[in-house]
Amino acid sequence: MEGGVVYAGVIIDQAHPSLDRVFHYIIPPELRERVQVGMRVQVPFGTSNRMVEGYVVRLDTAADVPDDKIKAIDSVLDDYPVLPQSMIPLIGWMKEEYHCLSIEAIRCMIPPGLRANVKKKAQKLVFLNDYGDVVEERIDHIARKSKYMTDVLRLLAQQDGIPLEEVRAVTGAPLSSIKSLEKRGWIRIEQQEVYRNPWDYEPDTGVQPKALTDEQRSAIETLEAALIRGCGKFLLQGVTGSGKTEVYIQAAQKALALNKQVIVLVPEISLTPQTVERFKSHFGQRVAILHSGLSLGERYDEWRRIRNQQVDVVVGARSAIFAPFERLGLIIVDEAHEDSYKSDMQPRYHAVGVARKRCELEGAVLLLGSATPSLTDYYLAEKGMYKTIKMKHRVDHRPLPPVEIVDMRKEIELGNRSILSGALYRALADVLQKGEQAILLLNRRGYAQFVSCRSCGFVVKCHNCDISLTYHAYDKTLKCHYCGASYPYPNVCPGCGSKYIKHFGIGTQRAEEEIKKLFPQARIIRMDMDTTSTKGAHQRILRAFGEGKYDILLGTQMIAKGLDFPRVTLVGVIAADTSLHLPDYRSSEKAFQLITQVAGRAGRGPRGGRVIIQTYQPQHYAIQFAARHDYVGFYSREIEIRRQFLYPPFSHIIRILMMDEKEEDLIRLAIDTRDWLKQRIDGSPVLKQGLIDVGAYSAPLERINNRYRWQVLIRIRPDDIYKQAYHRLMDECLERLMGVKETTIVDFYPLSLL
DNA sequence: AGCACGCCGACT
DNA sequence: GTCGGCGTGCTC
Repeated sequence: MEGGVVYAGVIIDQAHPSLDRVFHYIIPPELRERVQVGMRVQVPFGTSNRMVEGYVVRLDTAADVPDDKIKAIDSVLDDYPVLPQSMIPLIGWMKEEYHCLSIEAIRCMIPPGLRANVKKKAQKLVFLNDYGDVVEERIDHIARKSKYMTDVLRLLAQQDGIPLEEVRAVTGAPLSSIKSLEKRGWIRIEQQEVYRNPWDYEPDTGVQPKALTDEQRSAIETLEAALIRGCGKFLLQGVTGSGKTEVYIQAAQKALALNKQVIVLVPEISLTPQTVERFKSHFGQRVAILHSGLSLGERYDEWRRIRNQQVDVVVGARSAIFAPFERLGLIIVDEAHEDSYKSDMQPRYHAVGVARKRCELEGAVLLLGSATPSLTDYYLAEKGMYKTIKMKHRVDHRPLPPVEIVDMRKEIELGNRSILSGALYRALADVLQKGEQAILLLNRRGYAQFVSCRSCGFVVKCHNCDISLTYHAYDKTLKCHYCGASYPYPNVCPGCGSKYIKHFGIGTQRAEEEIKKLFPQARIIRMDMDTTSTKGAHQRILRAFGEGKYDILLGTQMIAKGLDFPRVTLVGVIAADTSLHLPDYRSSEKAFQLITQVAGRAGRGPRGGRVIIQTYQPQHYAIQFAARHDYVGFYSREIEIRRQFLYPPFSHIIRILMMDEKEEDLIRLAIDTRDWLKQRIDGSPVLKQGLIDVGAYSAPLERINNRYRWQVLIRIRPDDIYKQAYHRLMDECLERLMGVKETTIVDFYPLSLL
């Protein structure tokens, strides 16, 4: 530590707006050598000097408050900084960008296990000190006196070196018995740092380097040059099947060769097992996998391996962006357009935004990969914020599959009331006959089965949420999609008493039944919320399908992502337009992405493939461009619409979502807030200049879990000056709303306005 | 978020 | 005259 530095600036580990600032503490002389920025400390806080945890974010030679107010750090909690130096500036940036508290940003960066006192899984292992007959003698010696001690010895005689907790759990022995054995010198309890290994690393199988396409080679060269320079932001737009994963892996290898570290973000580990698998087999022990299935302890172990710089590659979902690397060289975001990179909890950060900032701060290269980049990212690339790398061809020169659009209105005219059009039926029959495989996508969103009365048109809705209930065939119940409530199937219409009440629409279950009826010989596996609720179900289903145990994979959007099954020659989209109707400015973009992505699952093997899209709006541009695999065409059309109606990226939306059980109160509050905002905006030239419009509306999903939902939407011009000004306004606005019973969520980058 | 201080009602 | 309600305000 520098001479003269005696003050530490500390962020207190208590999430409250009024504590969201740096508190200065004196570093007592005996700690001067130890305290470093990024460390966790224990400090006295408040009038009663109760001990709280805090994080040292700066070291100073002077403090901004009089010395007599300043207390001393009590103790240092770790022997190394839990936050790398390089990530300290990220705290302030997140606070500003996502309007969160500093401590909330810090909590993103450390594993929950650290705070929750899931102390270092410095596991306590119990060992025998002597073996063989001696143990038997001792057991005999105490057998009559102490049942517990005998049991413990017997257990250890069978297997030595068992975790203390396990010994206690198995034998039921109290700690005192075990301690007593230790006192007698018969056993010993050792602290051992055990890394639980959540992924049992298979040895590096030495995957033979594949022959690269010209496009891949040139992409890797570009990236390598950037890695050497230590900066650069790239948008890798590669059609489905162009071999983006290979580029990721090779680029990562280049980074490693430069002694730099790599973060790889994937949308959802369980949905992209194949990508993860490839990283694992390439980087073996040097890779850490972070996924939601890890226990608190396992997560902590992996974090510690990373923090100790024992790994060089981290593959994980959103939160892996905070991996505590010190030599970060490259961040890869796979399927960068996915919404799952946006956190739905406080702080509502976007992992791609954080990635961009980390790269700037730490001299790393950013690589966003997607076949269908988000409109905003592509727009930024056009403006020069990203360098675009295009990969237009599939590996092995396989063509993109031809896409056929089927007009379902005509099918109905022809008297076909089945969920399969004639074309899709014939194609499926063909696939089955040839022994190939098919993927069928049923976009369930907004299309789940609802129950309605044929006499009066009454639709059965959830009592809590005002949302149509979904029929579940397997237990004959009605369930609410949003709050999970379950209702019995009504025999008569609650509205008019008629018994002509029935479920309509198609869920995956009904679709499965119907297809089974049409193709009794087909082996169908379903993948949706119901069949993937258990742990590891995703992988089981995908592996079984990949091994050819099934002919047809039928599922919801979760099957659209990076799957690579060479034997799939047919992809069918049963209802392409269901998401087009959602009252959201991004519904076209989402529909285009979904169709393009799922279409890309076809024809990845030598047998080629085809895609059939069923729709009620065959003329819709999102569907038309998706059918032609024409991203740029779609982009040009959609970006003009955004420009015309001033939607992002031509505006910045701030969403204030309010929820309350009492509707009148809520409406009053929303309108009151809007009026207050209007008044404040009128009084300030900057705010006024930046404003596009502000309004209070009932949210499209009007009620969830018995709480009504209203939102105040502010649209402003997308310049930083205005953004900053409006952030300050939101500070005030939130302060004003404090203490009001209603729940309010402020989102500065809402991806959806539902 | 906690915790103390502080100023009003029903109890020993 | 004291115990205790939770409103207000501060925390290096």
